[in-house]
Amino acid sequence: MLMLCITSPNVLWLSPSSSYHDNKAKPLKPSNGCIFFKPSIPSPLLSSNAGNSCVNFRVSATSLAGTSNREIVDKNAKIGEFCELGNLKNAVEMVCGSQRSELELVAYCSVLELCAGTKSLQDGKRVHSVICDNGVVVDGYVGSKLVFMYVNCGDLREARRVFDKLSNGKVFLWNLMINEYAKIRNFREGVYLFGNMQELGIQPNSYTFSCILKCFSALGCVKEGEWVHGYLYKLGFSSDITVVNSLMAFYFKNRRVESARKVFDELRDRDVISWNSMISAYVSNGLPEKGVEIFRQMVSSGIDVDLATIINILMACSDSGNLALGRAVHAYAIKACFNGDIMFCNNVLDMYSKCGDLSNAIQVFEKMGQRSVVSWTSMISGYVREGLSDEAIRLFCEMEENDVSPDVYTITSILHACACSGSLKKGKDIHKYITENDMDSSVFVCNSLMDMYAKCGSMEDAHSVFSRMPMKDIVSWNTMIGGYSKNGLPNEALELFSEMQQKSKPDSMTISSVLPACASLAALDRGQEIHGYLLRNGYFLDQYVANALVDMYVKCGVLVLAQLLFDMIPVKDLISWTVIIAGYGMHGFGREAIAAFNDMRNAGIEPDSISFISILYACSHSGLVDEGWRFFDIMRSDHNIEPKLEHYACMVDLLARTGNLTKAYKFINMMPIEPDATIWGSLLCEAEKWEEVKKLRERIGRRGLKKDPGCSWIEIKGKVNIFVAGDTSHPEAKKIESLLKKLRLRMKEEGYNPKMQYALINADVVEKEVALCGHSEKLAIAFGILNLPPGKTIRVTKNLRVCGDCHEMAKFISTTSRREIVLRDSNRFHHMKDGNCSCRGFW
DNA sequence: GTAGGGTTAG
Repeated sequence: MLMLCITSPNVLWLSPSSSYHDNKAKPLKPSNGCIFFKPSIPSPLLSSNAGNSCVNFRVSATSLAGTSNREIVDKNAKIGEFCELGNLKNAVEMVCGSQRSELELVAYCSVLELCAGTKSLQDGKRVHSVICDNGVVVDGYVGSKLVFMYVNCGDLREARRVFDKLSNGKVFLWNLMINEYAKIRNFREGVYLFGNMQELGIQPNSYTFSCILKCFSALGCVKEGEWVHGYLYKLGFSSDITVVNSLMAFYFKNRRVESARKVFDELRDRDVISWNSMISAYVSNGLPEKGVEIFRQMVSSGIDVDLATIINILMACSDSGNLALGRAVHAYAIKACFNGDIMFCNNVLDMYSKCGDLSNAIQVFEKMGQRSVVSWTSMISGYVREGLSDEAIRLFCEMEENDVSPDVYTITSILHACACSGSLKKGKDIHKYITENDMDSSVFVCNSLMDMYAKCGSMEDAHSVFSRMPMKDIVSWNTMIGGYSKNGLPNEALELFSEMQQKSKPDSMTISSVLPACASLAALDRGQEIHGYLLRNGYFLDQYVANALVDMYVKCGVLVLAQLLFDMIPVKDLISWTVIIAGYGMHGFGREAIAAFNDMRNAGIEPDSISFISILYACSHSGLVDEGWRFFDIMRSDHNIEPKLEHYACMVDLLARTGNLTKAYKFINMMPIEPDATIWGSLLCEAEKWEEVKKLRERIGRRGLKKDPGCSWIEIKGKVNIFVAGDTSHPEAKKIESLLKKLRLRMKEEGYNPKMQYALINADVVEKEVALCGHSEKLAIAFGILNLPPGKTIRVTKNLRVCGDCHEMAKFISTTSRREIVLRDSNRFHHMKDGNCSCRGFW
């Protein structure tokens, strides 16, 4: 018979999800909210109290019948000795080979502790089963050790099973469990356990606060975290440094930098972790300069910096491009002997590469004793950032040769390199690698793959990745929509945008990706719909969206609205200005374009190569020869921008339009770069001096031009109707043809002769007239007349430049049908009204 | 016996 000294009241804690083995017990709930447990049958074993286990041992060791006390002491002492020496095997064997009556609780506990220390799950399980077989009650001391063993050996499920059966109020075990759930990122379970603790009235300690703040932080539960903040202050933990450090971490991880700062300022005795946390708070929230400020304060306060400080401050240098400080920190860290640490080296390497000092990055990389996948990835990203994609790809191959396996980050970096250099073949190799290594389940990887395919111009491949993705995020949709827009597939972009709206909420990035599709189709109705959507969602404040919106209205022919919206952009950047300058140019307002260009410079914005294309283009479309030359000259002299093919093309355009064909030809021949088809095209298509053109054609000889088939489209009630030159398959083809014939007849009656030179070469007069009638822009205009209500503006877009005959006919139609016609061709806008066109012949 | 800050990316 066991005699037990019961030193605590016959009351036990009931753990929350417990199905206690004595189901005869009834829980009682007192006013303080704690559940007490009172067993209906007093059992000595059941009521053994964890806190008094030493008493139990003494009693049991002296009261066992029929066994020599000395022998028992020896066995238990022997097990203790084995454990002290770390001889787990012998200790376990002895436990397993002993009689129930021979073992004291302390013996089980020592072995369990050793199992935990050596992470020997199998042995731990053996001891657990001996404990059960011997009928030892798993509670109190033994229970704690069992849970601890299972947690340490990584068997959380079994740990929880034991934990749930315990009747313990030990805060230590609760902390252990909550933290373990946090480690496996099951934060909800951690929060659940914390809730149970609260219900049971178990008072948290500093560890509990650290653990629960970690859970709330990861779950983004700001309010709950703030509640914990109040609670821990109430319990007097406001000067507990580990708790306050955890609180700071909670705040800055949830982007509450100012709250973190407040806590930091209130903390009197800060340790190195508090300082590091504050630096990290600023760096991770996009305020690296403030991080540097804290670092300076830290150094002047005489606090010893550690490796984490160095790493934090290196990140601050990377983010703020502070190379000077980065170098100084590097030098200091070498003296302080941190340079043997791989994480330090990776950070230094990353700092140099992000600060644009690639040669120092390479030096660090080459001198590193040990390189991890992070080192390689960092170096590869460094090359990509500097535009050295081939070097990046070379390094990637070298990495593989060194048997370092790329991870998800390496893959995204190298795909970015392929995207930047348009290396479709290498990109496909990487795709193969991804598939073979089961990395295609990562959304990041798939998004990078789609981006690579989109940038390499293969939207079919991008779509094939997209369609197979089990989970798509907003970036996946945006990448595809943007890819279609940029690859000249605006219809596909709009279609996918519609599909997306049913499945996911578009963000500002989506909007700035889809607006160019509307712009390129001149799909005003769709564009306006999207305008409404972005206003409702407050996306106009996004610079990209605002710029894209202005561009959309410019390209849909509504310059007035574009101008109005442009004025509403609070901070206009280079893109905003370039868009409006090009807009004025397209619509034939050369003087306004020049004024905008000057305004931009007065606003302190430095023009770039693209904004010069816009202004030269504007000059050429308004016939402003002198101004054009002036801009062409200052581009080089004042702004140090070397003219590219596009700038030359604008100048050739300008000269040709204003009749200076010979000058244009001479200009082309003096170009320091090889002229391409667009340059010759500018010369040939614009000048109506056909004899000269014929001569030029002969002189140019084989440097011929390719011509895309002409097509025009018109949007009616949100649907884009496309017409191809000479196409008679349209359902309304007959109606269109008869309308055009009638119009042609009236034009002839009024003394107008069709411009035969625009028709196909080598055709006779009648054929030429028929061919002219079939031009796509005429078909689209006629379709507009037939389908739009009277008086409504007809907006037609053409992929090539408008033909002269169509231009004349459109002007004629604007009078006879009393409608405004806005015709956008590949080059500019023609606003036709009452027989006149805004282009005034410059097109 | 448990806890607090740190690298690469679309």
